[in-house]
Amino acid sequence: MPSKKRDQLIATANELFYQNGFHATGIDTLLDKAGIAKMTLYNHFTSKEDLISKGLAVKSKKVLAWLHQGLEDHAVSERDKLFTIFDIYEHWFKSDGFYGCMFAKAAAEFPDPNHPVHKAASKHLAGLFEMLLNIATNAKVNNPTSLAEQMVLLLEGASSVAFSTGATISARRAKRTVIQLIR
Amino acid sequence: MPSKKRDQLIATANELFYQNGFHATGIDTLLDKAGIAKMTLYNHFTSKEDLISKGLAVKSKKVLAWLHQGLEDHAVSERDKLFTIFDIYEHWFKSDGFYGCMFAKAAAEFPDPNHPVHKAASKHLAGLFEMLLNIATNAKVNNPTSLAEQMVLLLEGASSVAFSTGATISARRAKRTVIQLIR
DNA sequence: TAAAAAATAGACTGACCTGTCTAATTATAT
DNA sequence: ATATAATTAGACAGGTCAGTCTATTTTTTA
Repeated sequence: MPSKKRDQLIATANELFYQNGFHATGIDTLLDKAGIAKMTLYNHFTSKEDLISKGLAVKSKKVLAWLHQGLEDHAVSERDKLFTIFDIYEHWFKSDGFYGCMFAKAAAEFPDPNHPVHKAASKHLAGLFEMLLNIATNAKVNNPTSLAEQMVLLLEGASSVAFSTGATISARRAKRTVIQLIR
Repeated sequence: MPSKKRDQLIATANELFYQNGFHATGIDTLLDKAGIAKMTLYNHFTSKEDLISKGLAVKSKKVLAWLHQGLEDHAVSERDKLFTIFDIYEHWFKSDGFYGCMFAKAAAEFPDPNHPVHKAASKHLAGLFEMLLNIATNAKVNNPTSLAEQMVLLLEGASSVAFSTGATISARRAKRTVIQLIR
């Protein structure tokens, strides 16, 4: 069921959960910010965790689309996309809205691998890998699968380190790594 | 003030916070498991967050010492330490007690960079980098600083991906990356 | 053995949590 | 305009949260 209120709830939820954490953010805080009644939430979602799961699915699509568009806009070739993605990350790291990788945080707060939230987080990484594999294949590098796997590690590592330490330069270090790998 | 009860509290706290999360783990649960009275906790620590901070400092020392010992035991040369550390990580990933990097999780749940818990997490990454820089320097690689930086990204990335997706093979992918970098 | 320190159980506070219920109101259809 | 659906405010329940207080008991020290 598509719905305007539903979309607003997911948008506000994603924002607050991302910035302040899932357990640390209460339903009432979220509803206040969204200006929506509690029963409306429970008419659209079965529980807080349901809202989180559905929100992560939406966020994953948005993130991958945002990356795809950024690469289309700024990379000068298929091969250049392999490097440009780290520039996009660096720009993200330096922005106000950067609070690390939301999916890594979700998996951390819901450690049970069978939990829907944990699964949603895991699914995003699979989507990210797919995207990178596509790019690496089109770029005709030696071993596209291997490079895509390595880039997932570097992107996630850079996000984690940048958020924990504030070292936004992590993105450039990751980029340099990929350059060395391809050379 | 060193104290047996204090050590037990930190040990139990680290275990539960690591496995189940910081906000998700209540003080009472922790005290039940440790078999220690609540007032004893508040005689040794000013608050739950204080317990978390002090616990992370202890954990950081333990982790770095554990890595150091593992490398002494299994690496055949200084240079081999650069690879063996990923074998240690892989073994860790496959163990029952693996729930990702505790420090990344702490930074995630306490996003304010000025919060003592976030700082404690950040400090650990600095310690990890120091250790890697030392090894890279002794191994006489081309650019020790650069390699140590890259290894931090790879180790954190591998931890995050392994925990989120269950792909313990991430450790080997990270190892392969370092091999390619040094070659 | 006596004095001092540490740890105990457990009640208690006030706040916050998720989720439910009701009854009135608003918006959307036909 | 009328019927249907969606949304609303707000009270409410039952639980959990971190942290405090007291009075008692245990442990350590001298």
